[in-house]
Amino acid sequence: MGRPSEAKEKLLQVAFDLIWNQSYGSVSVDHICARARVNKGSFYHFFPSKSDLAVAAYEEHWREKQPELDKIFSPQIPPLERLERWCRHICNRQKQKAEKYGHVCGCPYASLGTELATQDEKIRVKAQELMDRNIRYVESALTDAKRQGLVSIDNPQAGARRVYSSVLGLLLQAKVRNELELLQDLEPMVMNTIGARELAA
Amino acid sequence: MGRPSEAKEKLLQVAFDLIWNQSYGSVSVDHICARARVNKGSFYHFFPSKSDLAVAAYEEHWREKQPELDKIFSPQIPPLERLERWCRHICNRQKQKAEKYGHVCGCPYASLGTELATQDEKIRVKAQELMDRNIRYVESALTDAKRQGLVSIDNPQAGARRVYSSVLGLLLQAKVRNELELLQDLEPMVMNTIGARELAA
DNA sequence: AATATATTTGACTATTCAGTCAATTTCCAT
DNA sequence: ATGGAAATTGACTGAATAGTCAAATATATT
Repeated sequence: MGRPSEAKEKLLQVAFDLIWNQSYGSVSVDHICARARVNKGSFYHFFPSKSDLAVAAYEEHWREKQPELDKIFSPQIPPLERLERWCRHICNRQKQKAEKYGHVCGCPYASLGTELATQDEKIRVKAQELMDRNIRYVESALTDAKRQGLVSIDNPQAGARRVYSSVLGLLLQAKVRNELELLQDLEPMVMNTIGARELAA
Repeated sequence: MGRPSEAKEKLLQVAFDLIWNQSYGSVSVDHICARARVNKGSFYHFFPSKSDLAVAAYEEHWREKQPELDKIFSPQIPPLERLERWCRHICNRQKQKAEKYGHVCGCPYASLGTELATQDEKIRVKAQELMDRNIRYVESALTDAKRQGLVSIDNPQAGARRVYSSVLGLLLQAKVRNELELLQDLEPMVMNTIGARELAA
């Protein structure tokens, strides 16, 4: 019932893109509205505040991207290969963004989270959730890898957190240095973190 | 000659503190001036822009903290112990900040750098510089550790970057989760990253 | 065709923002 | 003591900010 509209979806998508490429603080509601071709009144019809939009935009982005991750981390695939595919996926995504925008953008969850963790509790919690969901994929791969004796870690949960730390940190450095090349070490670094036994050459 | 003043130093110190605890975008020139008890006119007498102040403030902070790092990474100390002390130093600093402000603040260079890397080139470069200086300490420790056969890495430079990645990533997670306890894994994680042979218990 | 419901419009606050400036004050060096 | 250099003052600008609102409009359902 009522009047149909794509404004909400458009706002979510534009907001995620702008905030990822720039920052929460430097993207205004007016910018988002202009880019989405939506009036400000409509913005506040759909979202109570800029902060609420950001939370919704990041959740929506996850919703859209989750199937890809499910595929990458499919239990059908050998566990170390899942991680390998994950690393490649991250590299591709960063490369694509960097080519489009002229700079390495890093992890969107980490960027938003670290900018606002001490300022906006709702955003902090959402960033935490999203990062936790990512870690869970890694953890399940590590659990399987351990069961198969492919890996020298004893605690998959702690191991997953370490893997995620090193990935986040490398993405952060790649962003700050604006050097995509750093990501060439992504996969070897991850494998080193978990003490992966040497595999096929 | 002329009129003496502590305003500049005060602005640098206040700016660093506020930006670290909050974010660049959420701290205004007016806030900084108010906290430093300095008029806006004086601010712009000393600094051409907010962005220039941030760069100067971070450089000044490094200048003040460098002696501590020199001490921690003194060649007089066994290389792995240097890293151990470094990890402890990071934990202490984070704990202190967290107690004072009620939330984990993470790495100041990483926070500023990731917020503005794609927005402000001068700030990006300064953040990169500061991170590079940190990595150099780690690299020298790893070089010595390798020479003494304490460590299973072959390339100290690449190893240092991996160490730094994992440290940054863990700090980032601690900030986003607002959980100081995550940092308990800091030292073990670092030692795992470099394949440190088991030492004294 | 009528109506209820949802969306759109765009002008409107009131505040905050970074940055400017000319006049004034302070105090070091001579 | 005084002249010159540097710091201070605080009011000012104009643009940008997040958020508001009442009236207009479109449409899916009945």
